[in-house]
Amino acid sequence: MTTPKIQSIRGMGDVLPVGQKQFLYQSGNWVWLKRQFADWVEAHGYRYVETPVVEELELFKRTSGETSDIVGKEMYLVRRSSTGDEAGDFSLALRPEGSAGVCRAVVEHGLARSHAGLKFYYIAPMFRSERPQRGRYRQHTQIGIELFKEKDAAADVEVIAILSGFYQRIGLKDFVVHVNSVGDPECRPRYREVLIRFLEQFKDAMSEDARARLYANPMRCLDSKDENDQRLFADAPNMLDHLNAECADHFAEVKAGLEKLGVPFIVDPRLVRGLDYYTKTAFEAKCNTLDGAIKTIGAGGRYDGLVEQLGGPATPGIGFGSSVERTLLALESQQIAPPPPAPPRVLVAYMDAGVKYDALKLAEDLRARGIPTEFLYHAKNLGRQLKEAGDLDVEYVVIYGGQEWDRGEVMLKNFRTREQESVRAETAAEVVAGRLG
RNA sequence: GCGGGUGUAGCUCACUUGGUUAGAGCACAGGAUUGUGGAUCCUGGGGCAGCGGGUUCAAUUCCCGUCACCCGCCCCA
Repeated sequence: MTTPKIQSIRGMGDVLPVGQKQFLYQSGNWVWLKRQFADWVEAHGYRYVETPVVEELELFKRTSGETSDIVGKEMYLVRRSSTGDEAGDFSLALRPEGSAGVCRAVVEHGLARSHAGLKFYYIAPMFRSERPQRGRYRQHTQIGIELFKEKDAAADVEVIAILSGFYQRIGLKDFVVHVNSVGDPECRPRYREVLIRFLEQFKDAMSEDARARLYANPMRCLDSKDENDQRLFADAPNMLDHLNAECADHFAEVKAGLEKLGVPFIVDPRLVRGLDYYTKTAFEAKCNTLDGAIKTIGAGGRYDGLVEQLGGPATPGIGFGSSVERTLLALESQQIAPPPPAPPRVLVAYMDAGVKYDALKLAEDLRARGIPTEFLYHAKNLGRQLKEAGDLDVEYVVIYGGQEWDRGEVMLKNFRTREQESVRAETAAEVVAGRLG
């Protein structure tokens, strides 16, 4: 009789404090990165949101666009069933990205009408059913922000500055934000027609992939990886040359603002996002110490029509999502290691089981004072505990038991200098706290 | 979703041209050690050789399938 082992699902890994060789899966790195992000965006007035992992499939169809690859072939479908059996159709999905759910919540709770200055951030898992690879996982975690009810270009500038500033703050170098404007519902369709007319002349010469996108999503033809396509499309018309006055002004202000703030960016007229909902500003942060497609560690843009598309009032919005995994890979590629968690500074030891709980009580007292303290649950002898103290590299060991305990005292041992002193048991916590400063 | 590579103990790796009971180092646990240090020595737990099938007297070894991971493509964060 053997019990079959159950493995984690393909493309979904465990993040653990021990036992993971890869930097990417070491939980200390995750805790640090998430805290850095939360601190950073909270300083900008963003507040934490949490929306469900599962949503109506229709939500993502409506927001990402039926023609997008996300909806077309990467959606993680979930069977609709209240009983857990196989009843129900696949009309639910695990969220592939963060914006749709937040927008849904904004509409559902009427937030766009009732509140000003809607600034949200999330740290949440996203799902796409793609073949896993380095930097591409079926479950990946995104840190992201969403800002609503603000159409001023200063919002675009600040959002991009937040993304760029975050990477800077965690020590990342050699990254740059690619910025583009993808127009609005007024000028983009006009550009689309111009572009299709241009592309049609190469209809027979272009790659099969490009041909398939020609009418469905012609802008995606321009970022074809095919060399021949790149040659053919070299003189393709740019969106930037076809922006209407409003979009052009907006983009000009965004660029000027980014320059003023010293955000490293380059204008990339070929930048096209995989999601259909973006308007005006679109951007991607790329790290040059990563390879190929996973260079993009964070991306976002403006989505002024999204809330309305979900049945809410016309509400401008802008945001970004950044991959925790790719950001960690980027840090690793630059040999940047987050600071380790605070190590224990004190070990409370005991010489016999009779004083074990007196020792544990002191340990708790020290911890309550903010001093990281270790305690061994089943130590048999003092030598073993001191060995452990050495392994942990603590600064002090407090020893319970023996003659000192009989006098109502405990031994306080400076583990660095090996000096020992006996102190009244009831003052031990205070004395240790004083010694540690 | 397509193509390629790799799977032996928790980790790093051996051996076996197909042949006794698959080994070592590290790690882990116990002891030497009932009041004082990172050492040393001893002992121990651990493996259906990823999983399933085939060929064979005999498979961890050869073949097929499958699963997982890694790499490339598509695409994305």
